[in-house]
Amino acid sequence: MRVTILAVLDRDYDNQVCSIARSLEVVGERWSLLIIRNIGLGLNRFEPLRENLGITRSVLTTRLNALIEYGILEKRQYSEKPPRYEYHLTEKGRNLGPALLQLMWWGDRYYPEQNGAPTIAVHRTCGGKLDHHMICQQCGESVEADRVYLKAGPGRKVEDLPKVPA
Amino acid sequence: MRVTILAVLDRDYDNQVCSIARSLEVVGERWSLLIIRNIGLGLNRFEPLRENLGITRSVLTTRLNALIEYGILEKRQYSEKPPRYEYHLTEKGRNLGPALLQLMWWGDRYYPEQNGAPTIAVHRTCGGKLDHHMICQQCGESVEADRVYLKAGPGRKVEDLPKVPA
DNA sequence: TTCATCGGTCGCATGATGCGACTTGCGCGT
DNA sequence: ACGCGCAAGTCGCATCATGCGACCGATGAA
Repeated sequence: MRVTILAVLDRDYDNQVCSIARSLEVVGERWSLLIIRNIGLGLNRFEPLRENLGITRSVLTTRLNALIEYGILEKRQYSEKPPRYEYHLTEKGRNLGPALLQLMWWGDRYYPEQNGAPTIAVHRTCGGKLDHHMICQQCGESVEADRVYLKAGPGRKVEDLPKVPA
Repeated sequence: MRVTILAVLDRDYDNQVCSIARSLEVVGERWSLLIIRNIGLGLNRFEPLRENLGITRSVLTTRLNALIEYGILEKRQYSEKPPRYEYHLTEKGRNLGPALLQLMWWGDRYYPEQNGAPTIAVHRTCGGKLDHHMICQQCGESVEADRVYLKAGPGRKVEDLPKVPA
């Protein structure tokens, strides 16, 4: 998996016979997973993303373009006259949800927040919360990756989330 | 969560109210997750790790020490006279298993290997394979994080794994 | 005695990131 | 018409992490 465009990465993950290596080649860059999570949470525009992450504009631009290149994000124009764009997760991007959730749960366990989990996982079809086994606490279903979405939990301030999840 | 020792990271993940950010602060460095995975697979010594990853010695040293500092790895001396060491996962490290698995499955899905999955997840107590919901295909149990271990699957060559998993 | 191995350290070059200024296109208030 | 401000970038420079490759110290084998 060598990506020629943008001349990014090219980590020697390449010679690794390992799906984790291949995944990290795509989303292992600093900021990538956080960008994906924030976009999943509804922070779909450039300036809010930049502000929330404290990332520089140039790096954010680079990361967004790379993620679009990889098919994880898509760019949508929401305004013609002043050309303005939004970024959204593709299905491939949404399917990173479970990986993000596991990382989150690990963080919650070893580096807990005082106010409770800042982000929670919700079953898209019935709205129930998911446990660590991806089982919906409401309908009991074992939830597929693309039926999960992330939502602000008790540990999060509302102003971080100007928009509802896509 | 600011780590003073080793003067590593200090990413501005700090001001993030987010468990994913806190997790990535600890394991988000380049190489970290791959090192953890390889050690979980039984590559416990310096030289095999270095060779398998194609990482430089200095960076490997830095990463290993950081991961020990974080309580994810522990260093064990297995030889006195020429002082030689092995690295092993702590419980905290083993609990990253589910996150690694989700990343792996995502990679398998979008960047598949021709020979099948190179690493598979096994239920430590009964030896059954796990599916994507962390449910053991053999005993049907919904498996806890620290009851999972990783194993070489069909897509992996044997010589990558000189030792059996801990 | 010399060689090889393991587990490192060190110095230099390169590439990614952070910092902050500048830009372009447009709407808005006066 | 003028200037202000915002969104979404671009650009240049400084710093820091990483890659590359040489070297080292302890030991055991030939």
